[in-house]
Amino acid sequence: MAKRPVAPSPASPATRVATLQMVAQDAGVSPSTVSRFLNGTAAISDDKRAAIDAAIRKLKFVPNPVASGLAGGRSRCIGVVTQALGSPFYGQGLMGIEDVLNDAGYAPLCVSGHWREADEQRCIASLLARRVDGIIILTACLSDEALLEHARKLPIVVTGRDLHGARLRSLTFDNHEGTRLATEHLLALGHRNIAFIKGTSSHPDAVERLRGYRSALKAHGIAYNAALTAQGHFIEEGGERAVEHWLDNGQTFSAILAANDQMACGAALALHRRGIRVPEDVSLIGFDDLPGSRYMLPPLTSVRHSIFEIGAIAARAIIAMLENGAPQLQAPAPLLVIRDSTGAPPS
Amino acid sequence: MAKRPVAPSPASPATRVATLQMVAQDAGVSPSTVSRFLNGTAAISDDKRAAIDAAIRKLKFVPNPVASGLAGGRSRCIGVVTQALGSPFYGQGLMGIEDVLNDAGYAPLCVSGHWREADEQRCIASLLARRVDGIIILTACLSDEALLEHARKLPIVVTGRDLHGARLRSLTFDNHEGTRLATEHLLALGHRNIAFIKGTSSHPDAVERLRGYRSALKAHGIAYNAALTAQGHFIEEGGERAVEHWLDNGQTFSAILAANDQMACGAALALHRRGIRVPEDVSLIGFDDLPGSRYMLPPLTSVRHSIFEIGAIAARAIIAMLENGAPQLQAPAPLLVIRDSTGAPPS
DNA sequence: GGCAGCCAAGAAAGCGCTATCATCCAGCCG
DNA sequence: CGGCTGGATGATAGCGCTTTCTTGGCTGCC
Repeated sequence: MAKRPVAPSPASPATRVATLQMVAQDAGVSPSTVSRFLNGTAAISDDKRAAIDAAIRKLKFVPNPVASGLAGGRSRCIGVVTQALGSPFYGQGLMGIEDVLNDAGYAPLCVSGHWREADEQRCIASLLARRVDGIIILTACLSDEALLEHARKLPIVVTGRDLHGARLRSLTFDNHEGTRLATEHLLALGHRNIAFIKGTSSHPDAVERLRGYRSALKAHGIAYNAALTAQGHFIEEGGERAVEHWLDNGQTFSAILAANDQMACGAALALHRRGIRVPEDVSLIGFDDLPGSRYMLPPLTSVRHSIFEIGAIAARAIIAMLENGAPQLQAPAPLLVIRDSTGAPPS
Repeated sequence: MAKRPVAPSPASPATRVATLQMVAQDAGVSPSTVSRFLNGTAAISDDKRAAIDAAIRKLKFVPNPVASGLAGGRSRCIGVVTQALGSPFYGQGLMGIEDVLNDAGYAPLCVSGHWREADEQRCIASLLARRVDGIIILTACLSDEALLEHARKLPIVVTGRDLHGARLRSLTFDNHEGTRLATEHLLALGHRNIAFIKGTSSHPDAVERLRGYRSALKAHGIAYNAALTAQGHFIEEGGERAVEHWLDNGQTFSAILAANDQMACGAALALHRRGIRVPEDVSLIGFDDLPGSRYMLPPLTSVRHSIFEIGAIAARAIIAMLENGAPQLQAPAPLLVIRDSTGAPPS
């Protein structure tokens, strides 16, 4: 029939994995029909349908996503750029993404940008080269412009930023409300000298979290004291240093709000080393509610906003964009989880 | 020259990304030569080399890994199966793998098996379908036979198991030595009643860690007391329950060795709740030395074996296997990191 | 000087699949 | 009753790259 050799290598029947061609031949139909069967692209008569089904089963055929990616342009693969595989925080987000994507028949391709803009660009370029169908970026370092530019090529969902475009959607939780809630909690307990450990200032989340803290103070007529804020860069060591710095400089405070749990953890260690008890002497609140935070000593009061859920929402949104649906991008509201690290200030 | 339309769509010069064909045309050479240039498959004269180089730069050409995967059978992509993206422990391993792979021009494709054999099979099947060049499995649930079977199709490196085959290499750190070291440390401090929190028994690591603990006890002529071991399933809650169980049953112990840091963390919380001080009343040791463990209160003594390093070694090994080198699979020796959670038993 | 032996380079055949176009056979209307 | 619409298939041209297989020009050696 065809001039092309249909049976690739009769010598090795078991070695080679089944191809669509082989299925077509076995079922006595054309490759086009098999392809249509697989993708539901067109109606197929019942007898052919049955024949193809039988052939697929018999040959244990599994479609090759690489080939269909090349031919059709769709790879059923979503690029996910995170900052570090293995970050306790973003890791949760990856799990949310993976769950949703798998259920929808997509595979995530994770790359990490290490919080460096150049790395992030490289990552995205490599995802583009691999012809992913869409990209989810968990908190990009990239500029809005760069993001918009990339979104001209394929759908993108980005978290931690408020930015929309033709094929760009974003999803950000209410950081401001989160720290506001946390600060209100401390205020309600009677604290007046509340220190704040900031995250990396270039990070939009960090800016919003600081703003939420200040809003709450202002609402209660308490002056913002810059000496009671310190930069912690979102890592444990930063929290540790912040506390040491305040203590060394004789600052007075009865509570500490950290812009993430990791910094709260570092702060807890520094306090412990100075013999300061939590929450008897100083109350401590984190942000993110990492899985490990309920196992801190004492269990940490924190602001939960479920990055897992955010990952899942982002994944659903990117799928919706690919399938011409309307993406839903409502982030869950922040929730204050009160544990044992906060209490009334010492009298 | 060629009958094939060389310039795909003159109407859209900016829309379409550069292809190897276009580079060839621009440089005035054949596609084969460009391909050889890219892969270093054959010698090329200096003038052509320069022309190709210029064309690539000019057109901003990036090779399409999907196409070369299809054509050449090599995807420059390594499948990585982990148990959960976002596990604080395996996450470190993923980072090690990613670093090495990226440097070697490979990309990791991560999937997670959720500690379920069926999921793991599915994951591997999907990696196979995507035509990865090799697979790294971070602690498989699969049987030796299943692993060996898959290794007939492509090179595999598996951690946490001792199993070798034609294209299968494994890498396991010395769990036995790790807990032996930890137990020796407690013994040296004068502890005689040392409780042990076990990991999931189906896990080879868990078995070895228990064995190391028992060896050390035996070496010092101390009888193994089954009542002083409890199952913790490698999670915080398990550690918590274990301690509560012992305390509720009036067991006497002056030290606890947990088969991983997460369980140690749970144990610390349970002890704290009962008002038992670490290390004054009870010493506590973990295993894995997670990044967060130095921020526990008190900072946790633990056995370090660097899963990051193991990931890196596994990645180097799989690359060596792909490039016909001899894989080096020496895991780093376990190292006891002594912090503040261990001390002499109360007198 | 002529021919084997080489080496750089080109031509062309796919890799496994999708998508466009052509085809064919029913059924239907005027 | 013939042309027409239309739904189910088949044929076929790629997707962008690798990889033989060839070819043509040189060098080297007897």
